[in-house]
Formats: sequence, C-alpha cells, structure tokens
Amino acid sequence: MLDDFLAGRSTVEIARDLLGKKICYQTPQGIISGYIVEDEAYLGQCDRAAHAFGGHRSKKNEALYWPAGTIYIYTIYGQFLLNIITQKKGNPQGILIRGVEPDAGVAQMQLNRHWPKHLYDLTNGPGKLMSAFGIQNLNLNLNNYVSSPLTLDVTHYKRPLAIAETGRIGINDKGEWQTAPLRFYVAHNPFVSRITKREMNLENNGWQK
DNA sequence: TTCGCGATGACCT
DNA sequence: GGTCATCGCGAAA
Repeated sequence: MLDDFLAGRSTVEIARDLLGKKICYQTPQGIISGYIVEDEAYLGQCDRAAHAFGGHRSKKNEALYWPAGTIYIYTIYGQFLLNIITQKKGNPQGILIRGVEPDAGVAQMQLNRHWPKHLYDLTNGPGKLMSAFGIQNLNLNLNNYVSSPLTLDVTHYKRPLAIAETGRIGINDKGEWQTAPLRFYVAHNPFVSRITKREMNLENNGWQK
C-alpha cells in the first residue's frame, strides 16, 4: 500500500525506492502505465532549488504542503511536470518523476507523442512522459495517487541492477544544492533522459532478472 | 523542457 | 556517399 511505502522515510530514501515502481493512468481509451526509471528529490524549505525554498507558498505550489501521496503538477516552458509529495502535511518535500519505461498503452502513448523515431524518445523526460500519458492540464493537481485516475502501484515493480545518482537537471546558480546527488536513475535504462546510446543496455534495460 | 538544425566525427559499403 | 550518434544553439511556450 502506498501509505506504508511512504510513511516514516526520508525523501531521498523514497526517491531511490521509487525506481522500478509502476505508475498507472486510467483513461477512457484504456490504461497507460510505466515503470519509473528516473526521479529527483526536492527537500523543502532548506533546498534552494525547491519551489518551497524559504517556506515559499502560493496557489501554484500549494500541493507541496499537503500530505504524502498528493499529486503535484506544475508547468514550465509550456510543459507539465509530475511530482509526488513525500512527507507529512506542512513539510513541503517531493519527488519529480523524470522518466518512465513504457508498460501498458504504448500505442496510445505513441499517438499522443506523434510517433517519435526512437522508442526511447517516448517517455525519456519529465515533459515527454506527461505528454505520452496525455496529461496536459492541472486537473489532477492536489489529487492523490490512491483515489484518482493516476495511481502509484508499489506492489508491481522491477528491480534496478544499479542506481546512479547525479546533481539535479536544470538547476543553476544554486551552489551545493545544484551539485548535491539528488537525481536518481536506473543505470543503463534507455528511458533515462540525457543518457547516451552507448550507455544504454538494450538487453536488460538495467533491470534484474 | 523539448525540438530542430547545422557541424563534426565514426563507421559501413 | 550515406547513416548515425553527439554536441552546441536558438526558438518556442
């Protein structure tokens, strides 16, 4: 159960453990799902790269202050980005989902993404995966991953052979918060953003047997 | 963030 | 020559 998965753990711990877990979206056209292969932790008031830095709170980032399991969606550069809130109400920490390996509904995702040349281009980025899922509005913001069409299934998962960590992407002039290893991904998985073809392992996608 | 374009370099035929 | 991967940029939203 998702609540047990999130309860009493640090955001970093959750971010690492989220790799390989399944995210599912119930649509009129059928179910779309994917395994999380890349994410980033945002640690709240103290984190200079976080939306809640210094306790900042507004209508846009309100979800950060809601309980673990809340869906937080925000827009940037015209893209919709998906997050999960990880701590108790009032402690604004969360995780940005940056890449998923397509599972169910691949044809629908291809359609939503206008048939990219390579399969790995389908969902290898935070904006791309939302486009592939067909989520292009804020309707699900402030909902949660248990009782909405968008759910997190922590009982069906794959196990990474290795987890890689780097600084977060798109963070500039944030000192130690820019380089802190808070981005996690399944090493060698082709659906990780900015991975080179040479790094990909197309035999096992970086998963254990 | 994502896309497209031009430039470069590697490799194949 | 042709294909493909990588990289740097500018543009869009």
